[in-house]
Amino acid sequence: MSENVRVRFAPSPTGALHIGGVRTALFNYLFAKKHKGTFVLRIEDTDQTRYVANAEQYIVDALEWCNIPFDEGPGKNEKFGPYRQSERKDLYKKYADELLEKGWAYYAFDTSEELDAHRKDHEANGKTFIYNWHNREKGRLVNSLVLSEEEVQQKISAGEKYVVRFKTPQDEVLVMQDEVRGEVKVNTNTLDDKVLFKSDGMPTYHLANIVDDHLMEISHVIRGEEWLPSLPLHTLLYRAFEWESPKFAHLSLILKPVGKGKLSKRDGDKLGFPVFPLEYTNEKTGDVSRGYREDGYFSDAFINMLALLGWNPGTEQELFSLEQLVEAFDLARVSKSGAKFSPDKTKWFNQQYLQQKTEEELATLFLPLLEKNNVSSDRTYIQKVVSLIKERAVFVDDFWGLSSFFFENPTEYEAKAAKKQWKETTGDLMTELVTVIETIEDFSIENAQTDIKGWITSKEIGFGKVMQPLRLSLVGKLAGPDLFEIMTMIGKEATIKRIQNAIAALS
RNA sequence: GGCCCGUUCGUCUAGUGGUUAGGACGCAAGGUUUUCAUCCUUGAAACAGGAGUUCGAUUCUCCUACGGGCUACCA
Repeated sequence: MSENVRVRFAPSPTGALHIGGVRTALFNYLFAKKHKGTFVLRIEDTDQTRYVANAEQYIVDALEWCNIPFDEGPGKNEKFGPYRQSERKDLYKKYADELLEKGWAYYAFDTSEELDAHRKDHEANGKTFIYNWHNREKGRLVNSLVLSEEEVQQKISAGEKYVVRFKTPQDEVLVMQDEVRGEVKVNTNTLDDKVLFKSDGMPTYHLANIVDDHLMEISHVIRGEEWLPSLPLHTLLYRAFEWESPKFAHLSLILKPVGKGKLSKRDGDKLGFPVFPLEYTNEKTGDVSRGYREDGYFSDAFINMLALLGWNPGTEQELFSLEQLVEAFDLARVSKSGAKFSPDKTKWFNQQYLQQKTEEELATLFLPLLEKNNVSSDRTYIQKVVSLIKERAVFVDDFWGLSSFFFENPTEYEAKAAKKQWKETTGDLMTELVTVIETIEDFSIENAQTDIKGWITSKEIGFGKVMQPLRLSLVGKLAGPDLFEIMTMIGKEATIKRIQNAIAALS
């Protein structure tokens, strides 16, 4: 790419950013970095009625946590600022006027009620109401194409509400190029004359978007597929302004794992997995939605998973660092079809990332959990514990459940296992085992193994008869790492104590 | 309803006219671990349907079906 690559992520601050939005941001980020370009954040807050105050900060925080921060945006490197459309409000009127002057747009005075009536009317007759040349000059709509100039001026100066609509050309087949889909063709006769400028003095998405992308010198627009239907309008707007159009890439949607439709913000907690990167508190209702961060996912695992949803490198590699993703990313390998989201695969990625972390890192992450359980222990001990249990874990949050017996005596014994493994004779056997253990001077893995195994062999009983109840005594259930590791970790005293506890409780 | 986009194992996907249709998640079986998990091996599992083009279609074209998106003075 010889030109200067500038891409933007342009969310609307109406709430938390969900994973579909994060993926759009990610693909923009990867594309920008791949081409040594700039990743811009623009806040599209032209709809005052849907504005949510904490949303913008949430978006910034989410990108930060994902490690895909913007290069340019609100409060950062403001070369093309401001980056909030509400702060650019005065700008758009001028461009709407330009279109009006050139004859690419017109005033419309129809009220929402009148338009609804037209739509209903058409529907009743089995027709589709389109606000374009089919209807606009037939006298049933009130706009500057049918009204005289005096009438229009009169209405405006009388304070009558109006919008500015785009005047879609007639009888033309637009052939557009999409970077992931190839050619897209649309007949302009099927297009609505979209509102560009609202009666509240704000531009609509369509106008603001085109004006800002142009002014901010955006080279590639990478956005969700839900925008594909407005590509013709946007293409026409660039033509009307006589501006060079950026290249477009429309990303397929992320679908619900089960059932129908695209994943939406409301799905998350209902379906049992988060749809947001970070926990989010709804300002109005106070409802709290789960986040991947709070659920214990590593951000790099989360990003790795998202990158492979709708994109693939064409090789069999699945684990990518962010740098590797930047290196491998290519819009041409983005898939055209929608992808169902998979919570299972997300967990798998997290497990992979957890296994890759060092014991030092994991021990540090484990510390708060230990504190929560009122356990303090020395660092080397904790690291040793982590090394013994990490391969069983998917999340750091699993650690305590997998290792509590390294820090405190079991307080209960799993009933089913006890019933099966603790027979009538087990008590006596365990008592004898205690005496064996007591005689081991240097309580190392090797010595414990030699002595205990030797004793079992001499007794001519099955290993299971001893080892299973022993495990039950030390762990409280039939799970966990090698028993000799556990015994030497907790020490001779605790081992004996736990066996005696078990004898008292189970015999 | 109209317009647009899509359709390979249950899911994510590789595949660009000739392949035993490959990988991953998940699932199942076996092995390892005298436990559990990990790990290893193996297995089941897919080209939506129909026409055409072609010596030959998963791959190209058309139709149908299905899925998805949009259809607001929301983005």
